[in-house]
Amino acid sequence: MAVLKDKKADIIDVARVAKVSPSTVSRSFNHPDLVKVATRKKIDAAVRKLGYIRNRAAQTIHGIRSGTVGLIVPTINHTIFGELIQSFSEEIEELGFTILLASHGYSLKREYALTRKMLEHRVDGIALIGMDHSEDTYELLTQQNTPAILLWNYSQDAPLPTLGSDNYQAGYIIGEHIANLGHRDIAGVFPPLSGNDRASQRFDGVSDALEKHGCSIPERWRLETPYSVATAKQAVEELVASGDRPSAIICGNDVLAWGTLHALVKHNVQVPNQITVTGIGDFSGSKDFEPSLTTVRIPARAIGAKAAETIASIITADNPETEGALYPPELIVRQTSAKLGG
Amino acid sequence: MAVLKDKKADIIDVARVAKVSPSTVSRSFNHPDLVKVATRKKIDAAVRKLGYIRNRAAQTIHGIRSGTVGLIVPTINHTIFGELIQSFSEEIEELGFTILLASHGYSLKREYALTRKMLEHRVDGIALIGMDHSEDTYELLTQQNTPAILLWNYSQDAPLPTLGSDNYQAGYIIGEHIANLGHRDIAGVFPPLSGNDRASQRFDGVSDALEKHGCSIPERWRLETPYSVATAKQAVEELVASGDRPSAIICGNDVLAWGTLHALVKHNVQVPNQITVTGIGDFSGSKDFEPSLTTVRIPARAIGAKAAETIASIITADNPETEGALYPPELIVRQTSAKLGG
DNA sequence: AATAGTTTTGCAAATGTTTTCATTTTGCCT
DNA sequence: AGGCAAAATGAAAACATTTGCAAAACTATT
Repeated sequence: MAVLKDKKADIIDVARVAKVSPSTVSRSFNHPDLVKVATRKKIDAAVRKLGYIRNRAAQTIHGIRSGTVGLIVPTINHTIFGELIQSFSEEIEELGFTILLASHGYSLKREYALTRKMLEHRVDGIALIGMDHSEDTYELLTQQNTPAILLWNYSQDAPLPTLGSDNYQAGYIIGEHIANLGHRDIAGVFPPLSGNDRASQRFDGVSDALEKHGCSIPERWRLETPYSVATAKQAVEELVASGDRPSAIICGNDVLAWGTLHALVKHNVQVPNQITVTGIGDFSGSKDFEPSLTTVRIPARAIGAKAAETIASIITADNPETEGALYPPELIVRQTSAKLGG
Repeated sequence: MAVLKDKKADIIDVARVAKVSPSTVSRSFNHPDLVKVATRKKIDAAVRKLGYIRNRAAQTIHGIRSGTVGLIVPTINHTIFGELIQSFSEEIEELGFTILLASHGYSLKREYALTRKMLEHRVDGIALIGMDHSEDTYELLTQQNTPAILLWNYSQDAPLPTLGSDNYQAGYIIGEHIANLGHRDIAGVFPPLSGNDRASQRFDGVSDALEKHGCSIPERWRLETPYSVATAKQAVEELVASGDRPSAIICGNDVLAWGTLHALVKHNVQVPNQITVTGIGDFSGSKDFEPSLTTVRIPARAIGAKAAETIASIITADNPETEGALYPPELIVRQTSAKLGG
């Protein structure tokens, strides 16, 4: 019915129909208390009649906030960031913003390009994952002085506020746990370490903890696999088939641990009796795996929610919450780990 | 260094520094072939010097496309839509757009509000999940005649182009498979059906297929659980503990199937010897589950990529690809299903 | 009924671009 | 060197809003 003219209604059309000036219409939206209620009624009627929808682009060029926050992640898929994105999204939505989302597939160069693109869209703030970013990206952010935060990884001396866990410590904790259980023949299943500070810090943590106990992950037992159940499973199957078996397998995250567990089930290796397995992350599902997975909890939901709060605060508050936040990793001992020979 | 003035550089500043008119600067961006290469060099230098970043908001009010596409999903989390979002994002990015993402948590009312919000941002197009949307939402979309598509579910006679699978058929296929294997005592584990057309269509498909073979899922074996491994596991544990056991459990999606499998492992129920289990979706990980999961493949990645292509085409092409696309579900028989008594 | 104060409204300028049209500059040919 | 077409540039209007300021319309007070 209202498809007569292709052009969308603007504030001037509304003004005409409501028989007031455009300024009044604008005010009725932005400072409703400044306009008489009768007038407001007329305006609302006109808005409904015309199907008028406010144009944030036009507002934005007045220096008014765009109401968008950029979220740039390495990958959306695969539970790692799923929970984080979800909770960040829910909370930021609550606070009146909308997410502009993009993924760069672990390419810092693409991350830079995406950041630029977001700035073109005049996002009010930007959240990035991890602390490893190209110099250009940092420069861009500071030069445009766009509110920005770094997620997933906490560090006191990062150039931007960081909200997240301590991945080194997460690794350390699990390494210690394994060593304390008496294991000395230890394999590692990790994603590619380069360009992924989370993973490499975890690995370093594990290594250091093991070293303290006088052992390490030998080269032949360092399995590097992409982030997927399938690849981890295959890698571990090969390991098991080789006959040269460790007594424990430390995985860089829970998904890799799931793959590892499936491989062991398939080859009738008892967990934890014959081999102990651990993950990192405590993804949804790990608790209910059978046997349930020993892992280190990284509270993704809490981080996401707090992150949203923080960036919103930096954007809107006079006295912004510019401090990061540390969510300490927590060892969750479940069924997949046991004393050596236990 | 360049943090002297807080105000961001605009095209006029660039023009001043480059000693040309603003029009030329604009042209240099949008129609570079129309400006002399020497001039362009000057402009580029000025841009770099000032750290100028184009302002899409200002472009957008000229009727120029915003370069954003709205994607509104029920939930981001939990693999279901993860793969879809990922592939949609990758492809739409490739095509020069950025995603505005929001999730409504299965509330059609929130979906409407989010749609409105996206329109305020003047997205060039919108993608929604499923075909069940509030009348208001449909009206809004047509009235603003915003390019829009419906994902995940295919139907010829939907009010908008649909890209997706046939969820009814997916259910039917799996129902038939189970019936053909001779099972008659069948339980179902499904997410809440209301407000979720994908799930209810699957359930209907299953029911119809079973009915054709003269059986059905009795009321007491209809387990309704939220979308999570934990809840599915618990529901199935209770079922198993009751002693009144079916010979097959049909799950509404793979995640619920994973939960089901864990429950059965825990209680030493042999799969598929004692109980057959099936999922729907073929999520990443199902193939490598041990035992590997019989399921129905819904090609999420393909749907996401094609969806991006389609919406981009509707937005930009003179002769847009306004047809939907059906990705037929495909039965994937793996290890968790077997002949009754086999 | 006049005044002062307050509330409500409108005018016009401003925001950062793009684009049409007109003008200037350049290059080429004789 | 002069003329002409083509190429490059600039001026100004347009886009959809917001907002400071001033005018107009009420209210309350005497």
